[in-house]
Amino acid sequence: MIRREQLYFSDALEAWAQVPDSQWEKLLGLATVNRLDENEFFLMQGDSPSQIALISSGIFRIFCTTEAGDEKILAFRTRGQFIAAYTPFIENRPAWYAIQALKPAKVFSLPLKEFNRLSSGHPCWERAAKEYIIQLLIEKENRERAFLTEDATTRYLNFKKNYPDLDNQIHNFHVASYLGISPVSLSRIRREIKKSS
Amino acid sequence: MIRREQLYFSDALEAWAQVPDSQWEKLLGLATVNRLDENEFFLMQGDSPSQIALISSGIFRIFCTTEAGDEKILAFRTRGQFIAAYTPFIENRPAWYAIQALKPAKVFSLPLKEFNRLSSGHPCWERAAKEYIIQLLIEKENRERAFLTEDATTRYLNFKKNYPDLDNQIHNFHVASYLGISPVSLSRIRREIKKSS
DNA sequence: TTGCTAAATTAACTTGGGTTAATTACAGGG
DNA sequence: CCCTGTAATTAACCCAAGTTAATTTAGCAA
Repeated sequence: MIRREQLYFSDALEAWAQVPDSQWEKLLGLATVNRLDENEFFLMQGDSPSQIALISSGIFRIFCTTEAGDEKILAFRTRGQFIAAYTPFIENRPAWYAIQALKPAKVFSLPLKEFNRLSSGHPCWERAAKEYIIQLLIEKENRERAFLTEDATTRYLNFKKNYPDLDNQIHNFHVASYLGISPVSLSRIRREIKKSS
Repeated sequence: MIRREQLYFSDALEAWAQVPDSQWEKLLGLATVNRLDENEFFLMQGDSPSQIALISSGIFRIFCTTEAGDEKILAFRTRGQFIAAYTPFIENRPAWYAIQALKPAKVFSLPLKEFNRLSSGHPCWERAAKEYIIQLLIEKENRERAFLTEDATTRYLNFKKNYPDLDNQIHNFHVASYLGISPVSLSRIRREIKKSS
């Protein structure tokens, strides 16, 4: 049985704190603990998404694959964040991206059907679920702005500033993929930065 | 006074159709009709967003400006769609993008404060408001995927396919900006397409 | 019809970032 | 401590797209 206290490890979950005990009980009864090995997939491209999970430990990447077979990372997810193919679930489509653990991970999983029903159940969940979607939207808007208005060097510097811990824990070629450039190009950028400092 | 029937001009508003008359009355009392000239701004970059509007006619562009002063179009909006700086409003920040009419327009405006209160008022609004946010998210996800996995030619062809009417009504340099390329480059792409067909 | 203005096209040149391939650095296993 | 495999770096080359600038096209007003 998952205890409520296990979930309180992130500021990002502030909104969930207002949920009364009775509602938590109901939710946690539906949740399960999952452990994933390094490189194990939480969701494969093409699968029908069924679960949403809260990350307790580990690092995940969300990525899609081009016609040519190259993998492009859309986002990283870590402790306190959720992983799910939310919009494919809403649109009732197979996921066009995959979610994979880059480090051994522990997550709390819940069926997306239940997550989606939250809003229509007790009103306390409404704010939390809406907050989750808005955060996704803000993340994507930021990324759009970055791609349109910043060069690769600026995007890399901002990535390091915004995710200083991630930068040390994952491969450079994953960072490059996230930034939309090749590993070779990232290496050149890193050299230039080192040179000018 | 705005009549409810005036608003039924888009499939996108399906979700709103389930709202009972009494709630509509309340909402429409807060809404106003606005007319904008060509090139008039609905919202300027740096302003605090206060209004959300449903477009009855006209075409809008949402765009931001780079350090170098270049304008980059994030989205177009037309009949049946909403215009607002929703996430800046939620985060209580000035808008980092502008919204401008490219054609003379008529819109129904509502204070964002009211729009945001909808969810916490009568539950019927919940679904509609959430639907709005999810649509924004899906749009941005699509755009991210397109930028990462498609070349400029593919993005242009998809744009023409998805927005055949828009392509004819707006300048090519606006399309280029939306696609993240220069007008010169778009012109080259158009020539290649013509040649090979 | 003639200008006038702005947009679109085209050509010439430049460049950021991709690709390939060789080299170096590094970490884990025997 | 050395292998071995993988990641990162570096160099050489290439190309898609940017930039600048000249030319053509299109729309509009007088």
